[in-house]
Amino acid sequence: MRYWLQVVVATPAHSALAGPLTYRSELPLSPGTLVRVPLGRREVMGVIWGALPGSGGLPEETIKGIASVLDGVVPLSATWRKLVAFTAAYYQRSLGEVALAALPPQLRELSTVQLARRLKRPVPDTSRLPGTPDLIALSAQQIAALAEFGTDSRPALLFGATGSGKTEVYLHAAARVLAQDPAAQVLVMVPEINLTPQLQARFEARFAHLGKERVVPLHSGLTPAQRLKSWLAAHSGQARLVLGTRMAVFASMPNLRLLVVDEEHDPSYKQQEGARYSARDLAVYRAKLETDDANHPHGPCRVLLGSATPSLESWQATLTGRYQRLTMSDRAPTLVASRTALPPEGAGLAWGGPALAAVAPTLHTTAEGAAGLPTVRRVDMNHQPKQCVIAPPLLAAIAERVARGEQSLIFLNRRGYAPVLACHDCGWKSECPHCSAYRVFHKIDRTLRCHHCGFTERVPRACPACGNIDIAPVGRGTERLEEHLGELLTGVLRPDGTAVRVARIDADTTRLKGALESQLASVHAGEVDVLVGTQMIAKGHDFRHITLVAAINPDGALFSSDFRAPERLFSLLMQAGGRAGRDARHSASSEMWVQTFHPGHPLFEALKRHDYPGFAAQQLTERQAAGLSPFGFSALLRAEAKTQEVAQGFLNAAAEAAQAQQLPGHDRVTPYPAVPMTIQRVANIERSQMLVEGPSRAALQCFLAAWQPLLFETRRQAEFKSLVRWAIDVDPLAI
DNA sequence: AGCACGCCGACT
DNA sequence: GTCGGCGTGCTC
Repeated sequence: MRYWLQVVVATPAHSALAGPLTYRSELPLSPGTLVRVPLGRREVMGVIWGALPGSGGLPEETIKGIASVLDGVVPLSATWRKLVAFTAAYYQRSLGEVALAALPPQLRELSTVQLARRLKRPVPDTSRLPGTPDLIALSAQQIAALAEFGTDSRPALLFGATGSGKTEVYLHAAARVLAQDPAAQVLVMVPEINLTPQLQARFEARFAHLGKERVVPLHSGLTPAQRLKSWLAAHSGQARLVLGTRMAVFASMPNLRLLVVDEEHDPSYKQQEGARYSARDLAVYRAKLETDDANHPHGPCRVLLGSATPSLESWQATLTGRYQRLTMSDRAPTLVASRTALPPEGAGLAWGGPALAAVAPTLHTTAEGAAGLPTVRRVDMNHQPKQCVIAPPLLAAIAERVARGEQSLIFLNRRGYAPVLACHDCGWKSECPHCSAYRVFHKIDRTLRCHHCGFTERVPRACPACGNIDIAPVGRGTERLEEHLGELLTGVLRPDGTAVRVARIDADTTRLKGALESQLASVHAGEVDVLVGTQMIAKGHDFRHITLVAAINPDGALFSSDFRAPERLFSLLMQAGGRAGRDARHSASSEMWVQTFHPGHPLFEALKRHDYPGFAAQQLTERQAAGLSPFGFSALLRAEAKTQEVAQGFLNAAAEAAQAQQLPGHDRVTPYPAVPMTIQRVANIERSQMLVEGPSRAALQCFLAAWQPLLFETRRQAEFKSLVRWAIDVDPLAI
């Protein structure tokens, strides 16, 4: 018997092979089956998508047969396929590209024999063991949030202040789901890889009674073998909990009942290459799919988003009632045991260890003042000495902390020594020859480095343009700030009489593997008094002895052309402030300092009150007036070419073609003229973009879907031969 | 995207 | 004389 099967393979959307390809088979394979098929001169992995009654119009003899079937791996579910199909359609990519990228790469390379061997390894079934009783004392707000969550079926947004104990709510929500159904699975996502180990330790400890094999990590930092192992565990249902980054939203989980998206506002959830999906948005969609498919006898699949500063999209959804809102405004009881049981202050190094397992059931709680949030102090830079980097009152406050043996955290979102090197004589500046950006001066190795293309050169002795020796750094980066602070604090002594220690953490100091962990450990160990860094230290790290956090120069985001800049700044400052005063002993005296030329700006007013709702209301008003997200919908069409003319010409030609052909939705969707991107040239490639706005997702989707074939067509025109590439970014984060 | 085929410069 | 540059073209 002959069967004609549609197989999805990893072909990009161009190349006229965007859809499934037809193959012949002797067996009627069901959709979702993983197969290997010949494609050109190679053999690739594919996923059966459906069956055809005939050869689909192609001459039968040109159709090749399926090479092999990866039996042993049960077919991917209809829900998984729907999620992939939706993603491909919504983000304007090919089915195959999304489907194959969602599978572990190892799966492609593994032979059937190897695969069979992997699958044979049994996992002891401990799922029926009695669960450990919950001995964790919850705050009243945590109890209330969990109770409310249990009574609803909408997507939920847990709006919880820093330190209010959101993770504990996730743990309990997961425990409830897992206890209700012995097959149920839970997916928990975090924004960054380096946050998964500590979360994994906590979940493994709490769910130790399920067996260690049942909590698995899934992110790109795993080795290919580990990733395959985790994926198979999730796919087979053996893993009850999957903890991962954005890619985990595509994990095959046959009994998925709860999705948790921690720090849901975090930009890391948006994939920035290939299919530019939002894992947070897909999580919400996936929960709906899983629920609708109703294969679960035990009710719907829920999604729980959590943040102290939610994305305005999610916040607005709670205002309209589309999402349920759960609020926790107070700092929760401190889990004393979980902290004291960690190896001495070395939390950064202890991740993944079983240390927590032993103590988890015996946690005690202690009261911490509800007024645990730091006092916000705004420094009006208009009334400070000219050119000063650290205002005198801030410097005094830092010195005071050093003398008291407390730590300070200083933020500056600019790494390197100085953002520009300039000649005072002829006006030469350290431009990158390959990009439209300045190369940053790094004093440590005396180099000029382009942060966009990586081009690096030794700092010239004299001005390359006029030969003058008088070339000097302009502006300040973390490296210079570290140096500057060291000078300013000379003579300031710690309580034990030793000299102050200033350290820095940024992408430059943490380039080597394990460097971040060891540097964090030295901060935890109290070896540092003043820590200078970029926003990378604001995320997730629990610095207990820090009582002062300062943002040196946050004004840039206030008047940025990027409409999401204020949202990001507010979130960063709230998160940074949350680093301060986590220790009960210090919370009363902890402070968040903001140096600004606009102390009366509503953003800082709201920050001072720790008033996210107020900030959000003001931002939403502005966005509504401007028709921006979440009130309007947008996509960016980007093009790259050797010349700006070609890049822009392509975009404008495609827009004109859309207008000329009266594409569906063209009357409601507005393409704006193509403009150069903010960094116009990177590595000698000119970049341009076109904003496309629509009043609804549906209108925009309908237009983009119809536009795609036109874009391929435009691309084929001779005048755009030199176009390097183009891509669509739906729901872009930055415009 | 891969991986071919295909036509022009500096090397064992 | 070959090795190899990346320009065009095809893959059920």
